[in-house]
Amino acid sequence: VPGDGGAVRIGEFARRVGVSAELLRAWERRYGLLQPIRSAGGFRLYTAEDARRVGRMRAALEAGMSAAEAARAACEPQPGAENLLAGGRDRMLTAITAYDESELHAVLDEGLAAFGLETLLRELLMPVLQEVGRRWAEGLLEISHEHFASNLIRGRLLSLARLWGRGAGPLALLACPPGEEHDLSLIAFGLVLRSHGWRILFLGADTPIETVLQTSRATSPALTVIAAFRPERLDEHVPALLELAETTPLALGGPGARPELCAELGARGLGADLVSAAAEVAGR
Amino acid sequence: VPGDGGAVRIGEFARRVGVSAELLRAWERRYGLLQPIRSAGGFRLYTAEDARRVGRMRAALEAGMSAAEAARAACEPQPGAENLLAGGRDRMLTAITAYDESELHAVLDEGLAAFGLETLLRELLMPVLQEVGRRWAEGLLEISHEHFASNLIRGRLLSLARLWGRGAGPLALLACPPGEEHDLSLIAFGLVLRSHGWRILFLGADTPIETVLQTSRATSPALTVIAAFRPERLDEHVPALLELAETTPLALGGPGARPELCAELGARGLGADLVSAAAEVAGR
Amino acid sequence: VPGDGGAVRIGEFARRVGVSAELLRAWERRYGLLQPIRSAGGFRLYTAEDARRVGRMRAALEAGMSAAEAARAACEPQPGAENLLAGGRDRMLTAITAYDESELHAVLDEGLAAFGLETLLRELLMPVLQEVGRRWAEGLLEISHEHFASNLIRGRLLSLARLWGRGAGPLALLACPPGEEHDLSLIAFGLVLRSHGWRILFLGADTPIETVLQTSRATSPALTVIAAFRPERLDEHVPALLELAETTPLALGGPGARPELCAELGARGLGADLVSAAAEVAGR
DNA sequence: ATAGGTTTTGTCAAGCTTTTGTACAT
DNA sequence: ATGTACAAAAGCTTGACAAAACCTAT
Repeated sequence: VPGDGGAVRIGEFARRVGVSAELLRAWERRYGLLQPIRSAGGFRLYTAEDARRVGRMRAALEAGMSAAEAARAACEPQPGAENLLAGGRDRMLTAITAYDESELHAVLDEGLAAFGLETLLRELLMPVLQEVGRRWAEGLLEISHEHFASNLIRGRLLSLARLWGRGAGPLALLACPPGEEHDLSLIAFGLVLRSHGWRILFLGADTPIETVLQTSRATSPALTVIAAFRPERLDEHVPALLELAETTPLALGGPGARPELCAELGARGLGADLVSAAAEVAGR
Repeated sequence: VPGDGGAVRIGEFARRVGVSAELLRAWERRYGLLQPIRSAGGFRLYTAEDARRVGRMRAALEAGMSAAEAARAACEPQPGAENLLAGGRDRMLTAITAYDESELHAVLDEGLAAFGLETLLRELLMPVLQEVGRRWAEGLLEISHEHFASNLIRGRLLSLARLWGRGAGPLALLACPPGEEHDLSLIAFGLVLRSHGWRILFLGADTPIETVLQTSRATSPALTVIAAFRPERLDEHVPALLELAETTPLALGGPGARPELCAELGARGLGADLVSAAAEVAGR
Repeated sequence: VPGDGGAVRIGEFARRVGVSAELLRAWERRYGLLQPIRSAGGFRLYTAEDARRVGRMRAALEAGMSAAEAARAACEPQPGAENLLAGGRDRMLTAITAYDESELHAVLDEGLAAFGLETLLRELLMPVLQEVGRRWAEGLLEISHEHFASNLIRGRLLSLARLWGRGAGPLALLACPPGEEHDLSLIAFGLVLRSHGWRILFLGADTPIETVLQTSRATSPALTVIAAFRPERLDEHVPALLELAETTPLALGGPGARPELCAELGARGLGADLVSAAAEVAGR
């Protein structure tokens, strides 16, 4: 259930945030942690922002602070003025864990404003997505968390990608091979390239190599990029990729792009960090 | 699929939506959830829209909200993307009048996501800034409102302008003449040009023509743009502008760029609407 | 979880630094190694800086020094990242000279991550801006360099200023007097105040005193700050400033705020270094 | 290091009120 | 259909309590 604007009473709220109603009332009385509005009859009504504050309180307690200090810290507007990037990563992970849409949007907004696109992608988004994957592998997060984060972030990135095919710069053709659904880092790659003035034609996830080949013939891109997380996704298609490499300047990226395969195809290897790779590609 | 325009009585309606007739009546009495029209004999007649509203009510209850809160949530108008632009302009003006930062940011965020940069600039931002100026001239707003709005919007636009000098596209050199402090539409011009792949070198408000000349000589831009609101700001500098026009392709824009002056200088006239002008410039 | 600004009690602190609570108390009593603030009830509250000091103490002990000597050594201010700062300043100046947007952003990004906002402002940004002004006065830089740097930095600072009017802290009203266009240090002042929980209403450059007066009456700020570089900008408006000083707690800052004028107006003098002044104002 | 007193904080209980689904009488 | 009643569930406030953590002084 996402954090919508609806207000809930203390019982449901306690269940959501995992803190007993009595303790919530005590924190309110003693430290003024929350100041929920009241119903006509006097019942407390809590919002999603209150839930975030309780989350910060619990994190501070976990970190060993006394309740009084934790409450003070949780009430401060920006806990991480010290280290914006690390703070942003923490906030994103917390928001993802809680399916907290508004908070996730807020972190992205602030990060974009404070650091700009490229740093946001490299230092915030990609590390967080990687960490989400890791935690899922360890059973600390559900796959639904990963889906929630992916979809929201994809929406944000795609809204930044609006009109990225426009203009007069060199053209890049981007695609993931069949079976590969992780297109976020490829979108990030495209955005960075775009910020250097390139035009982007994005075919997205799960694209047959044959399709890439045809599109490449039709548009003559300055670079065609295929990105995959798992090597098999590329290894399965060596013949088609060979043909592609003869048609267009080809680059392979993502963790699945083995250097040996790149050498065999005569393709450029972009490595796993596509954001940095994009800056490098554009720099030449 | 049933439930088109046909109206049904409470028994059938209760069965369809899965809520007892008594409870439906209680919700109507206590929270005004539904206002069914009555038959001649006084029977309640429910529509498909009523069924949807009950659905929202049940969903909100399921999400843990109290009945009162759930009813309020269910009655709220759905986010219909009707007159988003007109609504956005109104919201912005209201927010500016109230010095409401959050709301102003929210409108910009939503507008950017919904319409993209160019439409946002042309249809929302520039008209609103113009209207703010008009209301100030009529004494309906203080100059402090204009300052508040300008500073916030300048921050937003400049954050979008990050790294707009990067890449390999044609270079545009932008400046306002001495005494001219309104640089927002010039920033907007630069952003649109950038979205078409151009590189931007922005000198901003109150820049001596001599400085533009030197910078122009040093960087050889594909276009140099001088924007002013008042004709005097340009008319005062005809000799320097003539020299500039010999050095670089020159364009004059903003309400202060008289066609006669453009003709005299052999400069391109961009008109008052710099956002549209930018799209046109880039289109060639 | 990194050690953020939160304060912890002696038990948790002892566990973190690996020194028993009794020994910590003894070091405090005997050598004044730490001077933790106390809770209302008298409990010691330790910070991350205290932890670093204990670390130095242990290292000194390990190196064979006596406890008294080790404590003295641990209390001395350690040679910090002074070189990083100087290097950052050089990089910024070089980037400005070359109109190198990317590099300028990169320095700011790294500085923000490494030093936090306040140090970045005080030790990097303000000195660099001052140096740019100096070099321009000496003819070593064009005014276009100053415009380029100002616009880029203004964008960065305003993007950090997002939502600085929100919250529950005291309100500060900030403005530059008529004719004064240098608003960057005033923005910096606002950012530091904001990081201490204040709310900011920013009117910016070139604001009529009359406007400040009206806004001040409408919003009742806890402090109104007028900043100017040149004394004339303030001296011209003594009558209006006198009226303002009767309406609101007033402070004058920037190189143009002569102590005599502050005394005459009964206003607080903030000095030329507005970043330090903000920390001081917030400290009360 | 121990002893004896203090502060902090999570939890619980008693007595009363509000909310809300359902039932009943007209 | 309407209006009233009712009872279970959930909430509110005040107050108290005890374990854990902490303080000073010896």
